[in-house]
Amino acid sequence: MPASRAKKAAAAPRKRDAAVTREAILKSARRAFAAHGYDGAGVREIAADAGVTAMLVNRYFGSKEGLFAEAVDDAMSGASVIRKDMSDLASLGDYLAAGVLETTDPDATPLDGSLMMVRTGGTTNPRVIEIGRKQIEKMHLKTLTAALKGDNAAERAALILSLIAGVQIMRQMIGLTPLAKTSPAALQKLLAPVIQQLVDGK
Amino acid sequence: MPASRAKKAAAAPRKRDAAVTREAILKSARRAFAAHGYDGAGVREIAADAGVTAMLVNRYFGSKEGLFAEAVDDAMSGASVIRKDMSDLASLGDYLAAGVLETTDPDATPLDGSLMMVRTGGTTNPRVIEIGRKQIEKMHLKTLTAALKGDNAAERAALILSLIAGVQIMRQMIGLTPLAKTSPAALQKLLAPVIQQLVDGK
DNA sequence: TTCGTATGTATACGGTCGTAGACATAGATC
DNA sequence: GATCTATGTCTACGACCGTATACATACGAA
Repeated sequence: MPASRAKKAAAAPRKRDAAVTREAILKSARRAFAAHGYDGAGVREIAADAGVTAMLVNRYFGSKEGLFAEAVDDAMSGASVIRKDMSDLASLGDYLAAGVLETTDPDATPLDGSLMMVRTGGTTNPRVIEIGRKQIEKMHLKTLTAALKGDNAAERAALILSLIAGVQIMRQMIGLTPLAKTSPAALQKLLAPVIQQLVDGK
Repeated sequence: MPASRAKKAAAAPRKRDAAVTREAILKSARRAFAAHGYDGAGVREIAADAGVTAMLVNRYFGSKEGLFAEAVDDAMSGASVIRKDMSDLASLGDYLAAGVLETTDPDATPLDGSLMMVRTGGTTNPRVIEIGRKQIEKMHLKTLTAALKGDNAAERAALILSLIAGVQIMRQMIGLTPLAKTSPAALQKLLAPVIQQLVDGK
């Protein structure tokens, strides 16, 4: 058997199924963008992880920006920081605090949109930031604002999201010691009343 | 007058003063890193803004990472989110809230370290994140923790920094509508009691 | 005045990036 | 079974990145 014959052995040559391939790229993109941000994730890396060539990404999504837009939409609509019955305002602080402190290993979970949300700020490309901002406002901010009672609901909701984003950045991306080393349960006890204060509006 | 004679006209050919040049590069680096993050800022851009060649940056600072380390140190030690008499705990929430909502135009101000702090999370390079994390812990976290009374001072301080970072990201980098469009004074009224709650430790 | 050295520049190398264009082939259609 | 098209790959281009090497020159000491 001549060596030039076997392409690389191993992996089966991939079935030609557009829907399946598209979904694989999207899933790979969600993980990559969440883990490394828009600038940090390369289309070659995303494609390889999905088992395809980089050019297929562009064929399906037009460009890296197009892929990002779909990935963010997919991640945020599939599951949100805000996903329970919002009517129970009394326990919302505790619930959201628990959600923030979930480990959310980006390589394992389907990934709720919050890490993606956070990663949006990492780039400088204005169009990319715009994509992220609009999705955050449409999915998270709108839902949370609608649930809150009292004055300045939108501003309080925005502050809640800011707090969530800040904790995630400091804990998961930067690894700030008191957040990274303390148990989620202990942190939750400290974080929950702070969020609750914003929920109640003083 | 032959055209080949005048290099580019305009700018004087720069005095040869190592200290001045070094400082100019550092200042330019602070602005660039704060505005575009570590990955987003290029050494050519930083050098050009300081009026020198890219290679001078490496001559003075060894590498881009070395420059970043010095820039972060410079920005955070020069002025900090924490800069007033910390003994007045009763007004600390209001004071910090006001500080966060300062416009801090990165192209104009000497730049306190908070935007730099935030931008640190934007990269994926572990050594760069480490540089930022250590500086945050040494400058901001340590000072703030020392000022707080009661249990879990370090964790509460970390949450305060997280909230500050989150608000800055959402407001200045992402431009989340309720934060970007609302007046600083109004936001301060909402934000101050939240921070104060973490200062007081419930 | 001479000359050594600190200061700054010019050029280029190897690498990665996003993506354009030409080519290959599996699988449905007749 | 022949053919057509969607699906996927290969190669390469141009632009940027950080930085190493080689060169030019202003300044201070002799």
